[in-house]
Amino acid sequence: MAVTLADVAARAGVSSATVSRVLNGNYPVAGSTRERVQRAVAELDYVVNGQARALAAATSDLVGVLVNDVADPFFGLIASALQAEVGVGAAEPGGKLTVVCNTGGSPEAELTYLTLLERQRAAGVVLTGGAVDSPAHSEAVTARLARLAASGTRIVLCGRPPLTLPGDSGPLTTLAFDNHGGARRLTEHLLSLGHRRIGYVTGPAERSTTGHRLAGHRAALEGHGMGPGTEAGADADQLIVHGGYDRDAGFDATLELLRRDLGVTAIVAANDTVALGVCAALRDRGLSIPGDVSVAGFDDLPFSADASPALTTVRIPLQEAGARAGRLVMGRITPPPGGVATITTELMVRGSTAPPATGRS
Amino acid sequence: MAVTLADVAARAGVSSATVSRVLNGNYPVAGSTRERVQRAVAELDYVVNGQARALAAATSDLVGVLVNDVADPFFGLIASALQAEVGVGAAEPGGKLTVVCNTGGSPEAELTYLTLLERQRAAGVVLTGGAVDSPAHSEAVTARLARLAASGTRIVLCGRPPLTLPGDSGPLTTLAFDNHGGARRLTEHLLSLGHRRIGYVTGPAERSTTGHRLAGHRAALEGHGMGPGTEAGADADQLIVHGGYDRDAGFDATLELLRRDLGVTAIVAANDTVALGVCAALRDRGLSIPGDVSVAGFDDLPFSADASPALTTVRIPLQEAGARAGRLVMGRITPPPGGVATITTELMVRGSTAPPATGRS
DNA sequence: AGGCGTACAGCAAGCGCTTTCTTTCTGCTT
DNA sequence: AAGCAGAAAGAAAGCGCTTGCTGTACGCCT
Repeated sequence: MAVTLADVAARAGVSSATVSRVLNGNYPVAGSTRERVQRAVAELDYVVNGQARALAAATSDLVGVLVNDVADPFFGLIASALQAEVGVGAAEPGGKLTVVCNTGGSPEAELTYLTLLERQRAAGVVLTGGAVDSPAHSEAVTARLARLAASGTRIVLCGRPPLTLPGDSGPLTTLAFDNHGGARRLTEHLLSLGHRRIGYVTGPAERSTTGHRLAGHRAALEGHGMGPGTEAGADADQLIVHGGYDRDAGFDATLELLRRDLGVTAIVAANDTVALGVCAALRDRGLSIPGDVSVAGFDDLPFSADASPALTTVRIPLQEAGARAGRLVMGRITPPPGGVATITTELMVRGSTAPPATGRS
Repeated sequence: MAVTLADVAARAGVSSATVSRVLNGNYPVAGSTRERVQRAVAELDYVVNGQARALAAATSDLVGVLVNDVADPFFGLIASALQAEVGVGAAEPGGKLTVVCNTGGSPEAELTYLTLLERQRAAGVVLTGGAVDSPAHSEAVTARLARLAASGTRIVLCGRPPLTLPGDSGPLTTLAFDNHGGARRLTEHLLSLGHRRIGYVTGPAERSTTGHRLAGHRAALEGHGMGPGTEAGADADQLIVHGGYDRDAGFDATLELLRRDLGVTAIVAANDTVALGVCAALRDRGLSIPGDVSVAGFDDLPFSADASPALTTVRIPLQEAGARAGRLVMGRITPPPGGVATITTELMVRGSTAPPATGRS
């Protein structure tokens, strides 16, 4: 049915081995022969069978990238930049297809996709987004990754905590986001504006990023003598509401926070999407931003700068990270010393944060 | 290196044919044998080699989806819903991997990816987003699709104009978005509010959706006696600024529109992302929304409802469309009669549109 | 002029699986 | 008791490609 190498060979009057060599260009072929073969290829519209090639050459044209949610620009930005690197001139030798695997944050889906990618003998796998903080799951993932790595699949963690494979030398190649530092600077910014009652809406409890950002927030508070042990931090836990990484979680959590009536003058959201929900809830309750309550997010997604008011947030250079992950997984650049590189974050102060109306300092 | 069928067979004391049959479950195997094989599979952590299987069985575990920009939630939503269908219990037989191909709107990239997918003998291909309106490109795409279709690849167009393959029976399976009707109703809404000077920021000139939406807009104007031939529509073309599908295009186009000083009381944006830029530009010039100028978008992306003011827009049920495209490409549902189904759009009136301050009616 | 290195091109052996065809056995029928 | 259907398992032929090895010319050396 489809045109095969043999068809091309017959047409060009050579053996299929020669055609293969012309196509792959890694073996001397006489100019005239090469030309004849190329003409035959063009005339027959020959397209190589990727699976047969992969089987014979023990290679793969697939790179997998695991994301929690493709519809979320956070992952979209990473994936898009990554693909631009991985698929560079995808027609050229070396250009790979990107398999985007939407785990929906589910550990089972994550494992399933890793198996599927192993089945396809993927050339590389990039894991993005915070890991699920569960020893059992972490162990299962590690086991899968170890097998993948053993079979030559390149593995890159992007925005995940470093991971060390058993019996391996050093941790996996990792691009770690500085969630802790970013969150700390963000809360310090609010403190320096004069806020003392700062609400915090967390991400999903089980994700590692949630913990890291919250820890940064707490570190800032402690730096100002507002740690859990102090008088000022007596009801610190009350100021924290657990949520998730979507807009509705932010909305609900904010209503809950307001219900607690703690006199918050600022709310830090786990990320920009959550901040969207926080703002919606505040407006729903007739509160102005930043007049009544300041709001801050995390990630600096594209829509955040254009929000009204523009959202104060912490910028993660997602596109750079994605591009770098792409280059790493393709082996085009060497991993950072020690395997782990930290992607720095930057505080973006915008209109959604201002000094509190009534200085409680 | 990797565990093969033969290894499993040896361990279970059967032939590799039997192991294959146990794995695929499409042939009678005695219970005891089956059990023995399954134990061997588990003990050896056997994972089938997808390429070998694909080669032998002439099948594929890949479904490609072409998008203009993964980072754009418009495509993200489609892709995510699609993948949920396609990969259902991806471990189960029939579950496919989704290859997301980011064309960046480039016709060349589109063709390249189609070739790559053909090379991988993809089981299905979904093309999303407006097509590039160019006879040459359209012809090239059609040729590629014809070959894919001939080799058994299922093809689905989602949000693209229908396409008929040469010498084929009827058009390709298509989910067409009602861009025209949506745009018409949107502009009618503005007209009914009393707006008469309505600016329009288009999408990229070469995309089919751009034309369809603009045509809907014009149809509404004509319905109100404001067609290009009429007095009221004398400078209709001046009110239209050509842009693109990103935020910056909306920003720049709006500045251009304001520079023309046509007294616009409302601006329709090609989509919600563009509307973001439109709003930013208006604010930049000290204009309030909707006090000074009403703004409307298209698509109803998640952030639009939470914008301030909430954006009036036209909702496209992207997730439904994506899910349906997924089911179609998997052959789980039968194509609509005639091959083409229209996805209806819905006007979402929100806070960003209001009657003009000074009725010019 | 004989021999040898070199540059091409072909042969053929797989890569790891699926699947057709065949064989082997068991259990029935007549 | 002979024969046969049917179930279960094996043998082996590919799927379309890559690649190590083996030819076969040619041009060059001494």
